[in-house]
Amino acid sequence: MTSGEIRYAIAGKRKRARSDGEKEARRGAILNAARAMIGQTGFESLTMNAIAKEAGVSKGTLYLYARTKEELLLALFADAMEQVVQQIEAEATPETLARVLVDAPAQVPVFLPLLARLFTVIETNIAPEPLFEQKRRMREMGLRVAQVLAAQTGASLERTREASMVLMLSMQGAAQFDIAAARKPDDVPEDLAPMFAKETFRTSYAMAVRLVLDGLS
Amino acid sequence: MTSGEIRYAIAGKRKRARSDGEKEARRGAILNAARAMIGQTGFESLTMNAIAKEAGVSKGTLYLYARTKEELLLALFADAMEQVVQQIEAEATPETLARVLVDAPAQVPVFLPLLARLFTVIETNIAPEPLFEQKRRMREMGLRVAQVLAAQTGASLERTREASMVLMLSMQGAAQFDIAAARKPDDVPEDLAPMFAKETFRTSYAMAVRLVLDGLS
DNA sequence: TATTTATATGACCGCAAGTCAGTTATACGT
DNA sequence: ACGTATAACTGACTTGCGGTCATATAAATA
Repeated sequence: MTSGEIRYAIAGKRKRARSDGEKEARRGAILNAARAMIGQTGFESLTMNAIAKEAGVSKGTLYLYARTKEELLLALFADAMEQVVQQIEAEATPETLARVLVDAPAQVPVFLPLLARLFTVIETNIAPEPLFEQKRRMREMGLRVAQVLAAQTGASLERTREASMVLMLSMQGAAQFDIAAARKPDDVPEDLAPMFAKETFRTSYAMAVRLVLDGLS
Repeated sequence: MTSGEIRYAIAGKRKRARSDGEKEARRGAILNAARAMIGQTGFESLTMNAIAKEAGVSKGTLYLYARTKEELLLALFADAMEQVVQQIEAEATPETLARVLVDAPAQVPVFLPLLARLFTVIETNIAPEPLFEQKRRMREMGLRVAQVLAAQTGASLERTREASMVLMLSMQGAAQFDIAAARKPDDVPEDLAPMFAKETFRTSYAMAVRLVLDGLS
């Protein structure tokens, strides 16, 4: 999080991204800067000025790579979601299914904070085309998870698609709970301690996963 | 939504609220103004200036009745949640339980939009004491719903408390989906129409309710 | 009626997202 | 190698928000 330091590296000492590859590299550097900052200081303190500083770039440059702050966040979320699904596809077995479904979203950086804000914050300020693109991506991810569920439980794809949707729903809810728990004030009264407990996402989402998987078998 | 018009009414032609009753009346008027605006133009366009105008009061006055914008929204949410739970308590029978659980949150004005933003937006800017108060209220509501579930299904309170929590989780998720669907752009491609369908909350939450109630019987 | 109290006001402040005229690194033609 | 064209990059600026506070004054009190 050192300021002033150039965080991105285009091959050589070049200062401007002209080729597509260079542009992609810079875009990646900006996303990395934003990701790191969410991880360290959280979503609320994330500003475009701060991202620019961290990425070693001016604010205006950010707007060459994303039309709005939210579009930048959406790109971050899309990457994270792809990772989550890939992890589920790669690691699921009939025995580990329940655990993998809970672990994957919990482990991929920034996935939960962004998921929690996807519909109410991020999609608020996205142009129609990227919004549609995002919706299609979400739908496809849902289908891929349904296919994993079908493969590992033996249930019909028709039933696992519904299950996949309930999982998405629960994951959304659990992500919300997790955010609430993470914003822990200094002096929490004893009786409220459980509501600010760590691992809120895991414990609450695991309940939903169990319920859904039971319904499939 | 006419501007300039005085929307609140303290007995007589009095211009300042001095007694506790008058203060409560003014507070109610402010909340009513905010509620009406969310209903008409949505959450995003809600500003303190606009609320003040609608309520026929100056911006500074709003801050005599709520420390922050979010505290005002939280008060609105608390009222709505109380209504939802009361409706469930009042109307639930073994036969209607599933329907009532879905209808109540869907019918109470501003409940879903505020629920969807409760943890990620509203609680962001609330002082510790009102935050704790809110957490206790939520916990109590959860318990009351669990008691209704126990009474109407015959399941043990221990099991219905867990069920109540999964319902809260799912309701959160379904509220998110609902927000997403409500922000419908002008030209939705045909293949995406289902993702912007009306009644998104009802259909998705009903699935979760069925699953949970099945688990209880 | 004079005095006190505290409600109500709105110009003002700080801050964040987003813009754009101007600068200059890089590619390309000669 | 050099000049010219292109477009990546910059940061001062605009806009609009939440929130503050010195001031005005309605209403209770003496």
